[in-house]
Amino acid sequence: MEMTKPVASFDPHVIERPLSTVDVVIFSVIDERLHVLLVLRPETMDEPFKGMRALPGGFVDVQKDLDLESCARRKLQEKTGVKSPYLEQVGSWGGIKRDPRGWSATHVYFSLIPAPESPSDGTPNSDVKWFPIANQRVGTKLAFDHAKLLEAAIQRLRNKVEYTSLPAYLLPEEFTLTDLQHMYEVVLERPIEKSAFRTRVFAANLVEPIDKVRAGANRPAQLYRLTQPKAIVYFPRTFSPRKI
Amino acid sequence: MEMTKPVASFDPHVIERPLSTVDVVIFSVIDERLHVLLVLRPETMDEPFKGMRALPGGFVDVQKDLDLESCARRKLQEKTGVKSPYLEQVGSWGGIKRDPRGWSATHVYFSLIPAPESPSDGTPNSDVKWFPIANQRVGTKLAFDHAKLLEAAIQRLRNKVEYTSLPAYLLPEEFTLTDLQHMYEVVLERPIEKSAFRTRVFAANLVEPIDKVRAGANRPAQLYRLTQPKAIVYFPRTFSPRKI
DNA sequence: GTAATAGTGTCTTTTAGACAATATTGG
DNA sequence: CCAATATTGTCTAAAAGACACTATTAC
Repeated sequence: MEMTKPVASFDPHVIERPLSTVDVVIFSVIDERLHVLLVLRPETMDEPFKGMRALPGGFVDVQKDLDLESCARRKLQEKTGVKSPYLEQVGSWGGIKRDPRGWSATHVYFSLIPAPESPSDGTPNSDVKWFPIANQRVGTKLAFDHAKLLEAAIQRLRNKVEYTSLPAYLLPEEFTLTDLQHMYEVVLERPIEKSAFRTRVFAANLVEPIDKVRAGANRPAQLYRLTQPKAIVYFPRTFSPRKI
Repeated sequence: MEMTKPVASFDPHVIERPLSTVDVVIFSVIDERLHVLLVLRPETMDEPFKGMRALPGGFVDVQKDLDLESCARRKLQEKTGVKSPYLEQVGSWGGIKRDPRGWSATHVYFSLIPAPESPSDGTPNSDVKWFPIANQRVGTKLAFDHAKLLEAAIQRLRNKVEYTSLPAYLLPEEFTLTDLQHMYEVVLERPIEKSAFRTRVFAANLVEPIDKVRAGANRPAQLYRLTQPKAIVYFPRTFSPRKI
């Protein structure tokens, strides 16, 4: 009865188990635009959505993965090499119709990472590739219900950026206030008032100045780092009270 | 190989599937206190955590449940009889250690319902029972990792109550503004200033007066209902900017 | 009348929005 | 000096906090 898999041997009413997957929406800001990392579905015969673009992800491996988050971290590391990015769960989606192979549930995470060194990671048709996001969507058709999952992740990101310090995770450790403001503007797709932005950032004690400046053909900019790199900061108001 | 369950027959690499469950955190405000509905784990031999209290939930039924949310609604209806409550996903938790029967993932929802007619639903030792919440916890030990799940749901509720109209779903369709304010105060465990509260509620066009008042040994109170019962309203600020 | 709760008004404080003014570098 | 960007300041407006005041009913 159980050879390699004692799957259903514990429960008396041997119930059928849904498929369990994890998908990761990896965001980065490249060239003034929000981008998401997509992979190619394998061309193998028995794989659904052959050759289409999809979110990085796959089945939970009950041998390798201690829990869902480490499963997400594993997939993220495999695709980007980034060691400790910002990672947050968006939610889970499950149902009979989302995967032709049967009832499946996916656990969706989103991650923010600084812009990668090589803009498009080498060859344009490689396995993983950055795609720009234009009004809540990406320019390619996605496998499964991944368009819906992506949209939910974008929504979550936009909402949360209004009142948190999340965009700081889109930057390297050291950044100027203008850099930071720029991340907010790119994600929110709207300009933010400089003076109010700075007041707010300082009031929240979000950043602390370091002993460096960034030079240019102008007045050098003070460099900052996060006061508490691990803790995400919540602002008491959104950036645009009037519009909500 | 597959008798009643063609579980692993689709995937070529016959991977072991985690258990998939749904748990629902059902909140209501009873006697000025936030309560959560808990059930008794069955006393059957092969069930873990026999006779302990737990969140209502159980395995996803791939025959009955079209998707995760309808699975949650089914479990909610079974325990409360409430037809269309407020229901929102909190997140999912999965790992090797949370269920003695093996790698499992649970999808957690939380729900808000008006106070039930009978305060404790009949006999005090019945299958389902309301438990008061005192500082982020309930007074009983819970099965599995349900204490953690409950805490996350409470946290989510409290956070969201700061800037949304969620507490309206803890009331019947018709309510006074004092009723509504009271729901906020109970969930947040802190008094709210009456004048500011009213200004805010009206500014958001959250409620509309109906042609009824509630009489008492005092000036009668205007009754209201939600302007858009389906849509949850986001306030531009939290209730207590200074404290965050 | 009194008790009790409903509802309004007034003043202060905080912080965003708008926008101007000043600061500091490279060339 | 000028161009370019960094940084600060000033004024206004919106909305919450605090608290007092008025309103309307049952008794």
